[in-house]
Amino acid sequence: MQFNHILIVEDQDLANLSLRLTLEGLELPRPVHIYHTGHALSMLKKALSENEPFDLLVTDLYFEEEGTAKQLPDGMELIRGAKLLQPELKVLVFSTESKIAMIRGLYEDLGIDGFVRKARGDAGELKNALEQLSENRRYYPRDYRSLAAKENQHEFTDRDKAIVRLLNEGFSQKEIADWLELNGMPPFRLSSVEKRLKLMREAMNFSKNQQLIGFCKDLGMI
Amino acid sequence: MQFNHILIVEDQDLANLSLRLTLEGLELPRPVHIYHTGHALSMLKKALSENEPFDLLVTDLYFEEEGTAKQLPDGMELIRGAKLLQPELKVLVFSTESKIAMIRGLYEDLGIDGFVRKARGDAGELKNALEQLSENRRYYPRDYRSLAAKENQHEFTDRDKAIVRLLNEGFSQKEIADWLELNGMPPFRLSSVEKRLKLMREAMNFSKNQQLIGFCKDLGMI
DNA sequence: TGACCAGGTACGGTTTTCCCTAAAAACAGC
DNA sequence: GCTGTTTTTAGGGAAAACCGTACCTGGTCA
Repeated sequence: MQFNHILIVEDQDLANLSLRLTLEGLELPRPVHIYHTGHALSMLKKALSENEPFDLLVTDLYFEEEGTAKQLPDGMELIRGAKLLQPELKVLVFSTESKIAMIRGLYEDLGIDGFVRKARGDAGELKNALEQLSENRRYYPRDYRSLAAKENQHEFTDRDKAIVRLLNEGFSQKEIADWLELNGMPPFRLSSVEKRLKLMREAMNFSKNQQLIGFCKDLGMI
Repeated sequence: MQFNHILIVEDQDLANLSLRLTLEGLELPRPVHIYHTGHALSMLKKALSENEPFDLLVTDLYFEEEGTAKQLPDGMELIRGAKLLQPELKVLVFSTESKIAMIRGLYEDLGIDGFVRKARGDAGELKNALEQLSENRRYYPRDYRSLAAKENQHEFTDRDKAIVRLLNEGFSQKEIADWLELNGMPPFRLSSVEKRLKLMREAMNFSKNQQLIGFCKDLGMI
């Protein structure tokens, strides 16, 4: 494996420890290791400017805040920033996230290179993932393909998600129509909102909008 | 600390490794360690019959299945069984679960003695928890009290949960009323269902039933 | 140019939900 | 038993959601 400069961003002490041990077991160089996303970006920047860029970023998605005050960027913001700064940087996400919509978003929107779920057999998966990545291939979790296909009955647009989100926030369909108009997301007549909801329900074999809300929540779409 | 016989049930390789290291650091005896819930109960039983009962059970809540076939009991079933078998056994849950309703259920319904969330600072929390438990006290996560209080605006009865669940499954309020009658959960007239939903909405400051669904989903209540 | 199609809209009728009031039933205390 | 309170039920009117149809628009393609 050809990783020379590895950055790990992870705040779970225990996960951390074992992550390091696993890398050691693979005879990879000792990674740089930080506990929250606060300085991760500046670290990447510094390494880049010193001509010793990182070539692998391993990060979690969610971080607890230290106190209550400062709001640290979460893993997704970090990834977005990192890929912007250094597009060729390999990014491996190591997280408990299991919502398919969310994981798919990581690959498609953020361009991550691998995802390993903290779960049974994660040590082995981690090893596989690192091998794939070092050969410039993406690594997908074992069951990703089948699950992603199953979910894919209806392709939710941003507008769809907005509608479901607003519905979940308690707005009436009329109000949602007004909101869509205000935010320039045509079409925005009540009848269109009705029609779209009907379409979504039918695609999912639901009879009630409530089911849509539950479904999207489960998927992590809203 | 007075733990002599510790059983760890955890299938995440990495979490596992570090869990063991932490216990070692506390100079606790080497724990017995298994990767899924399958034989955990029989193990407890055997130890009991041999007059060397376990005095601490550390377990996760969710386990991935090995293949696709066999359905292993999850952490909650294990705990239920363990407490039934050996009521004085201390049970510490070590999981990423963050849904308040769920955690509260663990304490109140299953009678667990401690809960440590896999998150920032978990190593320290684990240590604290073990100290508390060894002094026969329960250990609650840092933010449990405040969160539990906040959630507690409305006490959801089983009937409430059933109503919300059925609503989420796409039944009309009329059908829910019929279902309640069928399942002997009075009152079960439509008007009662309406009234109850109204009460729940008002308690939560919601205007639409959809919001209730989202809320209960987030809490892990349904 | 004209036929055609797709997507958005308007609108009317039906169903479901929402909300309020009042009657009936269940329950507690005496 | 009686009385007062609470809970459940019944019903009706208003609002919202649901559903089908028909119309209008803009674009495509022959």
